[in-house]
Amino acid sequence: MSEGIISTAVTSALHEALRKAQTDGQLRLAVWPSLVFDIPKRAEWGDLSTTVAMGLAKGEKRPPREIADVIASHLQWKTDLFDHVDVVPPGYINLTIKRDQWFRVLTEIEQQGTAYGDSTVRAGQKVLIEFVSANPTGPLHVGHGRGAAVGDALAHLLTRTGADVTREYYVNDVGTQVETLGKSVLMRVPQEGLGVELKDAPLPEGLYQGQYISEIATAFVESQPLPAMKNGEADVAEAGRFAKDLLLREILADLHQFNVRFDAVFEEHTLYDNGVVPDALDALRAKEYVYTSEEADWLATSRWGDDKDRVVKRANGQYTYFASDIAYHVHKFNRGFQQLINVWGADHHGYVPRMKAMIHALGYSENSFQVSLVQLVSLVRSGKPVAMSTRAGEFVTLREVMDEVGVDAARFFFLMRRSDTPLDFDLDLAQRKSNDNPVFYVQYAHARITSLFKMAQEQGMNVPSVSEVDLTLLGFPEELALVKKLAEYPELISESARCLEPHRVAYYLQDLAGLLHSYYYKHRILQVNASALTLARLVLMGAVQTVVRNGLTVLGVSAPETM
RNA sequence: GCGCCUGUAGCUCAGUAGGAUAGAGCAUCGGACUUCUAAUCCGGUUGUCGCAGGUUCGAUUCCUGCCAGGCGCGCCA
Repeated sequence: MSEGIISTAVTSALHEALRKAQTDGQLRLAVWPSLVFDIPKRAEWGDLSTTVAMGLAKGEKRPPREIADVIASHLQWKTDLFDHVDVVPPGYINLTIKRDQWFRVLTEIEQQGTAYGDSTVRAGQKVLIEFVSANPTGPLHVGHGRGAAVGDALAHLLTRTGADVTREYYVNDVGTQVETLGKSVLMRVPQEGLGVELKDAPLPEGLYQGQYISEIATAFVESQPLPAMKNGEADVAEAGRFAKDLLLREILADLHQFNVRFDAVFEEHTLYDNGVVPDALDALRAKEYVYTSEEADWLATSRWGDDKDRVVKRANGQYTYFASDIAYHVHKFNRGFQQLINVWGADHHGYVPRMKAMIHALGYSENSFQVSLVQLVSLVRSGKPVAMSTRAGEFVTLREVMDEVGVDAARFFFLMRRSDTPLDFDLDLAQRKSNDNPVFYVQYAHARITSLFKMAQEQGMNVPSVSEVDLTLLGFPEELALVKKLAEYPELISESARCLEPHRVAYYLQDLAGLLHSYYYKHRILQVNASALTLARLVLMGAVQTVVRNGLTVLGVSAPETM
């Protein structure tokens, strides 16, 4: 786990203290405890707090208070790092860090810049993040948008922890959906003799109803000579392929506008073109994980906790969707990826057990495969829910939301909540230019600092480097609070990445922006007669700006210079 | 019926590899603009952490049961 400069120093001090206590025979430490710190809830409990003593009490067979005293006695003399060390019942060790130690963070940020917050936990690891993967049978809706924002943010997060990340979009272009798409398009072809002349009449049950189908139909006939369309079967396939390609292009264009770029688009049909599906199943059959029963082939997923075994090849000889998934994931591993992350709509959670079982069957460890489930998005306008009905083909598309509220607001709102809980997306709030709009509030912090720098420049001051200023001048509690918040950032990133929870970054940024606005209002930064103080404050502002920008970048939200 | 997720302030939600007196925003009420962006800030008010047991020195966090809501349970994709 990556840690900030302060936590690293404190951890090693604690480690040292424990070792000393052990060599002195004060603690036996049969099992070495994990050295974790919390940021205490109350200021009087210090900057960092640890409960190691309480955890050790059982093994040492001594009261936690005594153990804490022992540890504290070995920490006490590190006066360069600690201002003071307190032991509080029942056995907390509360550490107060020397003020000047905190300010080292500013040097750190200045040196690392856009890399501040990066770590090496996943260095050398090849990670594949598969997300969106919407079937190309219509435009993306807001739910897909949330998946796109989450997947992309996860990709950023893992990149920050050193991973070599590939973003991939999987296209289900085998099976009935593309066929249905083809049929739907043909029904809307505006030519007599081929389509129904009832242009706007509802299509038969099960076909795609949206207006976009008619548009595709028009494009389809224009794309090829009429006489070529003769026999039904071939036309359906042709129309389906045409529509799929067109819709996929539009989907990727929407995502492009949404600032999501995929490194690869993987089409299901290539698995069949290259025989990957039968190969994968044969390999599993060789391990006796695939068997035949009632004329169908099954994967024995129940061996690894699934409710029942799953059909991979139906009695009629057709492969199931699950068979494609098996082959696809074999293919992912064969391409050298060590960690596979799939971002799915939460309605697919029922597939997770069979997928995990499949990973086992393939011989990979369970934690090499993770699924991030993304819950539904409900749009709210003027306090009332916006009606959405997929059945009638009326749903709010990602494009509509993007056009209405902008890419930044959309992305931030999608990432504002834990992704596995439903999201109420307030369209009014997202457009508001005031402090109750979180994305605005955070971006404004960034723009405000830029504006400040501009003003400083007009007064003949450039933002100095840390080495040129006297940081001891930053004596206000608000200044220390900002620095402490900045120090949290590296751990925030590594923890968000470990838990696959980008929303933590959104919360952090709101906190940081709050501290900034509050400070800005309370203390004038550009002092007239105290240029040394002003310079020190400019350094602090520069650091805040760097971290705000880094955090927004993780979320895929821009950091504007002016607003 | 079985499985997964959720239940925290009036509303929207954080917080859980067990830790101290449970937090934020919104709403509401009351304040602050000769000012580097008031596009902002400051202050007041708000809780049986769904309910009931259990494990523990300590539970919002872990376990069990119940209640409520959402989703999922095909040789569909």
